[in-house]
Amino acid sequence: MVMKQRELKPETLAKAASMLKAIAHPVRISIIRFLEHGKKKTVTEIHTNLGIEQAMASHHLVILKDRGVLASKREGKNTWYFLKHESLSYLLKCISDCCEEE
Amino acid sequence: MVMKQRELKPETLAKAASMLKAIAHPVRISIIRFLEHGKKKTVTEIHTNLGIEQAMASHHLVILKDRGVLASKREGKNTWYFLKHESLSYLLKCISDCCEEE
DNA sequence: GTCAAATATAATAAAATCTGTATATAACGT
DNA sequence: ACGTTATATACAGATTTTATTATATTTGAC
Repeated sequence: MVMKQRELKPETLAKAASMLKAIAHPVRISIIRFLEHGKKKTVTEIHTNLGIEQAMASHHLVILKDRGVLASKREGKNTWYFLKHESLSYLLKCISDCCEEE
Repeated sequence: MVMKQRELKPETLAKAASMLKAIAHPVRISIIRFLEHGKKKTVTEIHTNLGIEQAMASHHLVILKDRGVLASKREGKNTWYFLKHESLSYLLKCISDCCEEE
């Protein structure tokens, strides 16, 4: 018995594309890697560590949050950002493996 | 002993981003899913099955091939396209899981 | 060579993204 | 209220994507 692949609904497809598009940027990949393994970081920690402007960091973080990649929690003056799905680590590993093998 | 995360070289980062960007499109995700499990399909099969114009299909296929997602092989009048890395199936599964759980 | 089928390319305009700079808002301590 | 720190937003020009349509190329059959 052959299993027919389950079709993705157009909305799921669009959501997946939009999420992938959010991830598909060098700086944002770096941000995600910086947050792997459940780490929570502030905007300042992120922009300092990755060597990008504060406004840039904030901007990219908003994109990642809007598309459902990150979540955040405000605490006083700080906003802590973290991965919403730890499985994204796996996704990045998969892509970098694909890249390296050529 | 804590393992420090290996940094990605800027070029690898750029390559990964560009590959992800290629994947991050509803039609192109559909194409990749259509080619999962080692299937090889012609442009006609792809554009017919997915219900898109021939030129569109060809266009998207070129993008996916240029960025290293697909490979192709010409045989007579037909060009057969197929996944270059079967592990991309896993990547798509990961993303759609992330999408559905909200 | 001519025709038809299969695929690829070109040209265009509209839409979305990116980067950098400037500015605004929020929260805290005094 | 004022100053400072942390974060978020707005704006604008440059670049990149996207969808559409039309056209070109390649290959095989005759």
